[in-house]
This record gives sequence, structure tokens and C-alpha cells, in this order.
Amino acid sequence: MSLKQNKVNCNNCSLDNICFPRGLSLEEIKTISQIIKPKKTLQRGEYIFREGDDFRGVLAIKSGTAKLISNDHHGNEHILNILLPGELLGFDGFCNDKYHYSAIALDTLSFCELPAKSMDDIFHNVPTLTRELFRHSSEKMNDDRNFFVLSKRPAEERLAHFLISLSDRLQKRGFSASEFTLSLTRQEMGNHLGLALETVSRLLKRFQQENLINFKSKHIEIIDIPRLRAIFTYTE
Amino acid sequence: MSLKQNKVNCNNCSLDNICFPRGLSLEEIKTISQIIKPKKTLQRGEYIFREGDDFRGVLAIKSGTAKLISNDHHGNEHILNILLPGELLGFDGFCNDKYHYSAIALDTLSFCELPAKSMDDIFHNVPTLTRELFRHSSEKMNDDRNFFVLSKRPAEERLAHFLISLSDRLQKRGFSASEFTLSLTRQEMGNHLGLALETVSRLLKRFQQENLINFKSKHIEIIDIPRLRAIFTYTE
DNA sequence: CGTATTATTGACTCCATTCAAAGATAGTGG
DNA sequence: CCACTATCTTTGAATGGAGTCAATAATACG
Repeated sequence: MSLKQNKVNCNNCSLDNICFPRGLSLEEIKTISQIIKPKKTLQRGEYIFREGDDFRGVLAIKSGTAKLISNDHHGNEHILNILLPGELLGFDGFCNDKYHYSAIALDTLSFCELPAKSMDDIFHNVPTLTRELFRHSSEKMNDDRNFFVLSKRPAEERLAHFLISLSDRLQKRGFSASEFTLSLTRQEMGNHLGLALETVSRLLKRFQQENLINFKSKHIEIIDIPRLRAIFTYTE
Repeated sequence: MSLKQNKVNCNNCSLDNICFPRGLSLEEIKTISQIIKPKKTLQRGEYIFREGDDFRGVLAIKSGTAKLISNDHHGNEHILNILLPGELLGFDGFCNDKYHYSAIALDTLSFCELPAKSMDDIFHNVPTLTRELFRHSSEKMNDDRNFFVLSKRPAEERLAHFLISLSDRLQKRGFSASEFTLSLTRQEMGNHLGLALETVSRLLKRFQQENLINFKSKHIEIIDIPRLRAIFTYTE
């Protein structure tokens, strides 16, 4: 009983300039292509990993989206972040050799894996990737900090920032910056932003009335990106 | 004109089991002692680095405390964290080769430096330290996540958590868990916790009335650690 | 097609903020 | 060493932004 594994070729990947291979030479990309485990596919609702699972490695979303969830002492779920294609997750696993939050597919999703057991090998032999991993990890910290600082601002700024942040990140990945479908309920958006679901609903309606966005159910079109961005960028 | 630099000896350092040398062999500690820049001393109010400064390296607080500050689009300061002896800072600098927040001494403070220019050397030659740096960085991310999740809870839970978190971290570093002087104004505490300074003042008073703490100006004594911890741990 | 989940909308409530004023503390110079 | 000033803290009263509750509407799903 042997399973055939497809070989990874990071060099062919459309995400090569934002994912693991970022900044590496062709030679180095060949090396890591042999280390990285080929992509696996999950359906909506399936777990990439669960809080408390053993650290398997740093993962990269190849396609689809995911939500990161942490549970607090009161049994409430907290959506820490939404991940898009090309984004990495699992850096928290280096501490205690286990994951500290859960990652769940929001769509059909595929991901690649830089295995934990290859990590020492990488540290020894591919210092450029090591540096790049620190850079990725550092970027994540900066994004989180930014989100945290904004989480102290009023509801409308938080929602505006969330939408613009998605738009920016989608554009960087070659998707439309102005139109997307977000597989999140109002409840989940509210949870992520620290708002009641009713508040999210009311604000989306207001943004639509002000001709900033158009939405139908989970499909969102941003009509006026600059004005939506201005909501959390400038004080009026 | 030559400045004499004292040599670092991480092996002699009282913080060796929580700082850079954590988990390293005696041999490795010797190696990094030659790489790490000896400690510098700052007075209260002086900057360790400023937001936007070039990345000099990852730093370790040797003695004293510091606050990390970020500015938002509205010109408001946000205190991201309070750092205690043995804690590392600067991991955010790997991204864009600059620091993304400021670090300011709250007391007379000294710190050591793992220089940015030695980083590639370390990645090549001291993989154990590389791994340990990831572990440190990962721990920081987990602490921040924990703080973030709690920042959505009511004011009293946030303040209780802040006090217990300081107590825990101080104890781990060999200081008293129940008594300390915190060089922060009510304004700064409130800023860090996302609360108005008046709210901090009122809550501290309530905690004192409930015999959870005793305080006089900036000196705080925690009388009942378990009950204070229970405030943010259990729902009643 | 019927049922369950999700979304909208309105009315009411509350926690924490803001405003304001007095009191305490620390730092400075005569 | 004390007076003076600036800063910080406490306390009370009023306000408001977002949450909760509740009922209806829309959408998704088996």
C-alpha cells in the first residue's frame, strides 16, 4: 500500500513571489521544492490544524481562504485572522512544539507544508530561507500590531479597515481589489472585529447608503476605495 | 580614539535561562558571547530605538523596564507592551529592515544586542540559536494573541489580567510576584489596556476595596493572586 | 417545499467615556 | 527647606456608542 506523492515545484507556482520562495535564487527554490510537502486539499469547515495539535511545520495557503480561531477561558471563539492564498501560518508552533490556535478552511482550500522535521536541516543548509522565514514572521507581527491598534478605534473604522485590508491583500495576489465573496457570516465578521453581528449589519447598510460599497449577501463590491480607506486613515 | 568595549559573558548572566542563551550548550554560549554586543545603559525616557529607525538587531533587556509605543493615523500613541528584564524585542525589524514601533526606557535600563549584521553568520553557524530565536519570536506572538483576545473582554478583566501577567513574569525572573513598582501613569495603563485613565483609577480603587490589591501611588501589592486571576479566568 | 440558519431592523439598556472640578504628588528654584 | 508650579490622580455627574433583546425577513439547505 503505497501512496504516490506529487513533487512540489515552487518555481512553477503563481505565488512564488509572495510565498516560501520569495527572494530565493533558482537553485535555492529547487532545494526547497524537495523539502516542501506537496499540497493537500480540504473542504469548507475542515481543519488545517487544531489548537493543541503537534507542530507539523509552517504552512502556506496555496488556494482558498481560512480562518484562524482561538478559544478563551469563557468558551468563546475569537477569529484572529482571515488568510488568503500565499499567506503563511503556523509560526506560533515553534513555541512548545504545538499550534496555539485552530485553522479552518472557509472554502475548498489547498496548502503546502514546510515540515517541522526539516526545520533544522533548513537552518543548517538554507540560511536564505531562514532569513526569509524571519521576514515572513516579522511581517505577520506587524500586520497583527496594526490590526490591534485599530481594534481600539470606533466600529466604522474597524469595518472599513477590514474591507480595505482584504482588498489590498487580494490585489497583491492578482485578484480583484474591488469585488470579492467573503465566506463569513455577520456573526463571524463581528467576532473578528470585536463587534456585535447587528452592528456589522447596520454598518454595511450605512456604507452602502453612502455609496462606499455594494453588497448582496456575502458578495461585496467596494465602490469607492479611497473614501473607504479615508475612514480609518484620517480624522475628520 | 578607541573605545574599550567590555566583553559580554552570557554564561555569567543571571538571565541566562530566559534570554538569548536559553537552551544552548556551554560551547554555544561562548560563541554567542563573542557575537552579542555588551550592554548599554539608558535613563528613564530615553529611546532604545524609534519607529522607523534602521534595524540594528534583536535586543534583550538586561535590567529595568521599557514600554513599546506605536503611533496610529490619528496621532495617538498606543502602548503595545511593557517589557521586563530578560525579554527580547526587535523581531519586527526583519521586515523592511527597520523597527516599526518605538521602545522607551521606563527606568534606568540596560540592554544587550544581537546585531543585525551578525544575523547571517548566526543563521550559518549557530542553528541552535536560530531555532531558539524562532521560539522566542513565537512566544511573543502567543503572548500578543493572548493579550488581543483579552482586549475584547470587560475593563475589570483586562486590568486584572495586566496585573497578574506582570506578577507572573516578574516571578519567573526572580522578583517578587506580589509587590512591585510600576513606572506607568494611569493614563499609560489605560492607553495600554484600551481604557480611559479614569476607568483605571476607579477599578484600582475597587480592587483595593475588595481586598485584591493594595496600592500607594505607583507601588502595587497584590494581596490575593488567585482571586485576581479568577476575574479573567472564570465566568461567574 | 419546508425547515434551519442567517440577516435585518427597531427599541431599550449599560458599560465605559467624557467633561469637570478638586485633591494629591513630584519636581524646581529661591 | 519651603513655596510654587506642573503633572497626575481621584471622584462625581452626564452622555453616548455599541450591545442586548426581540421580532420579522431573507437565504441556504436537505
